[in-house]
Amino acid sequence: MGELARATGVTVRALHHYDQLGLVSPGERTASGHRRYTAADVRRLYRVRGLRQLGLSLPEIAVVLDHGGADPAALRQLLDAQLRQVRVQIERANRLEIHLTELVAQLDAEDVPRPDQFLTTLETMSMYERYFSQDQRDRLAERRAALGTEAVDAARAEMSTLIEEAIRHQRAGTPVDDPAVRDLVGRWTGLGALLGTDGAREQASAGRLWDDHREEISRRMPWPAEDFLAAVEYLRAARGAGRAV
Amino acid sequence: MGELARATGVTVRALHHYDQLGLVSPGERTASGHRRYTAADVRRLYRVRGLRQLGLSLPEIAVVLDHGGADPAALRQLLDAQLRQVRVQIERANRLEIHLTELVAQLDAEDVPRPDQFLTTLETMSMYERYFSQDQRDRLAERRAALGTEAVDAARAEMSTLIEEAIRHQRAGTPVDDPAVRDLVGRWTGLGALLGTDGAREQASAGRLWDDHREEISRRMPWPAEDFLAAVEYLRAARGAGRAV
DNA sequence: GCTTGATCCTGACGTAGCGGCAGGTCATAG
DNA sequence: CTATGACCTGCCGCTACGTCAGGATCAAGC
Repeated sequence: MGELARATGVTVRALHHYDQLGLVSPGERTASGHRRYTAADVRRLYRVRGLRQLGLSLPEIAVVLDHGGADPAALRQLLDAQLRQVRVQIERANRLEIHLTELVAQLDAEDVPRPDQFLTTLETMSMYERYFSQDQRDRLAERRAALGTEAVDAARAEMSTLIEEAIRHQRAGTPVDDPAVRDLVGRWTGLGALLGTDGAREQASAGRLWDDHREEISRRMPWPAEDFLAAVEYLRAARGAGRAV
Repeated sequence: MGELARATGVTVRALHHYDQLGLVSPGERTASGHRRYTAADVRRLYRVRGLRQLGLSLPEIAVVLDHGGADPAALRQLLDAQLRQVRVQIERANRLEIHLTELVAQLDAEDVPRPDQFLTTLETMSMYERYFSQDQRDRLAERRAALGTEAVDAARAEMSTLIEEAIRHQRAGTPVDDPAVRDLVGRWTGLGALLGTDGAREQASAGRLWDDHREEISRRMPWPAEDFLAAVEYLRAARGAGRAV
């Protein structure tokens, strides 16, 4: 038994497991109950090993070995499904790799490592991922990549000044249909168009995100939370007023 | 609570689980025992979500959240380890994808689909993978790819005629130091050199494989098993004799 | 105040593929 | 006859929850 285990690279415990499932059972037993594997059993065991390396589950393997010989189409279908699954897995793993690489780079780029800020970034990203689909996130990332780091940083800076102006106007009580505010809204939507958040679906997602989490988001901004919140509401109202006209 | 669950995309059951592990526990409870999550708890929950998406385990996340804030180096190390693990996973998945693709192609290429032969191929491959390391297999696959399909098929054909000649000589009792047999051995080692199996480690691996499984291998060949076995032993003896001289 | 439907609670079992251990039996060499 | 492997049959453990079961609580309408 240990002999078979060594020859096949399967542990004795796994052999017991396969026996229990009826996947590979010894053809006979000695009087004392010890398992005796026949040559056919050994072949079957090798097949199990081969199919396991394809990532199939033990029940799937059982089906292939017991009925697969008669049904090539089913076998092909199973392999196809497995292949699709592996490709999905590869895609996910690649995305994760990119994500991790970026995070490590960000961590290294910080002059004074602030793990807390890192965690806050993660927090925000995980919120953001709840509201934008994989597709949308892919497109947005592509867009940013196409623009390049400089352009994205510039857009970010523009967004900052824009927010600050909005805060001032909101505090001053400038009416939302004032030309200056109209101009602000124009620059705001322009930034959205640049970054690719101007689609109907992206707007809807961002709207839901804001509706559900306006306080949390505002609290994480480099401005006083209530100022930021009020400014964004002000801009949205102004955009709404602009549309209504 | 269901509210929190909906807002964060975490199930109620997961919240219970996190509470049980002490990963995210509600700051307080109502008199009746219902969980009340504070704003700090919610932030912590978002961080857990973010770290989970990096593929970290719950115990790892607990460490990061409880002590990671004070130790940026440990955090970096953890992310590095995770990144390495993901890369290994990507490599494995890619190899599996190639393997599956080849198998599906092979299945499709058969004029008469013979699932049984397919399983036998798998069997053989799983045996072969036990004796050649990942490194060796990669190098051999690279070598075959560099040679191209035609050259590999030609080598295979040459190997077939070589085996048949060896069978004839062995049956005829030609001595192993006969010039004709010397020539056979020369062509044999030449094929090995072509396919990249001429390294010391590859020879050793192949030797162990043959020693452990000569009967099984022989039985799978398109010649009578005992003829094939005898022919290979004959060639090995001839090679040994040639070396001794 | 009472009912009702939604929400919440605490256990407890199930998952995939074995790993590992405990306590006992069998086989073989000395 | 015994010492030492190799083998046997249970049974618990692992991840990160899903999925009941059975009961308590809550908010709202009557």
